[in-house]
Amino acid sequence: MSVVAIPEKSLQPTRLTRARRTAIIKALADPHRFALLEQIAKAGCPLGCSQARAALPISAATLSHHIKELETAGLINVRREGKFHYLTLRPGVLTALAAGLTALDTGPCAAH
Amino acid sequence: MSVVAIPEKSLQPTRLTRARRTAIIKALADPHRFALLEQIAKAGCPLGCSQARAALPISAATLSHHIKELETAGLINVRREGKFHYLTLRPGVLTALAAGLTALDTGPCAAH
DNA sequence: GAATCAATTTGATAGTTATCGAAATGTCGA
DNA sequence: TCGACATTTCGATAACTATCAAATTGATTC
Repeated sequence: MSVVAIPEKSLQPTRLTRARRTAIIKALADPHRFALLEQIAKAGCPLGCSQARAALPISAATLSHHIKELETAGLINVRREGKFHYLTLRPGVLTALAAGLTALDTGPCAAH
Repeated sequence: MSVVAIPEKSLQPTRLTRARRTAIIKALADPHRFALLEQIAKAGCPLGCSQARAALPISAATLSHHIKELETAGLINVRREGKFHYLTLRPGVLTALAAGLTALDTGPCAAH
């Protein structure tokens, strides 16, 4: 991918920069990655990698890759606890994105 | 790309299928495509291709490609009027997607 | 320390796609 | 009909990325 780092920042759903928004949408654009995100969300929360592994039809290497993508995009946090890693959603990110999308969709456009 | 057709359907923000959601997110994931969508939204509405052309640093061929992607994903309508084509947002689509994203982000997850 | 298990990194590969120039199609006015 | 203009299609190319097997790193237990 690319992207420098995750601005480990304030939790208020502020505004997303263009670059960050693009990174997030790209991260969401892969079906396996989206499914993983759904699993994390559904899990109450901290989801172990092994559980993630069981939920997706991909190899450990590929899962690791996707986790990194989601983390880099700032969509999840990864708590590394010894041998195990736990995944959680970063709250507010999806909501911020959603707000931006909805804003585009509000306007006096009579389709067609 | 892929995708069969645009279910020219009811305008209520119903539910998106997985496949459709993926198609939409993929369409949004390209910066030029997103910028085009923003232009359309900002334009009051029907945006001529030439205006789009002027707003983006890409060739006509590439613009045509992106328009088709957005249309195939069901994000825009294209009204073809003789020599000119006019682009409008399909209302409700972005909102439906946003609703799905927000739903993921609501839950008892104390990040970290 | 050795064995074991979890996760990551390292190649390598196959599939996808954004991009353009050039050619084609389609529309309109002279 | 011809030329000018808008848009699309074609063909080719470069960049990106999802994927895996194999090797590696790191932590835990014996």
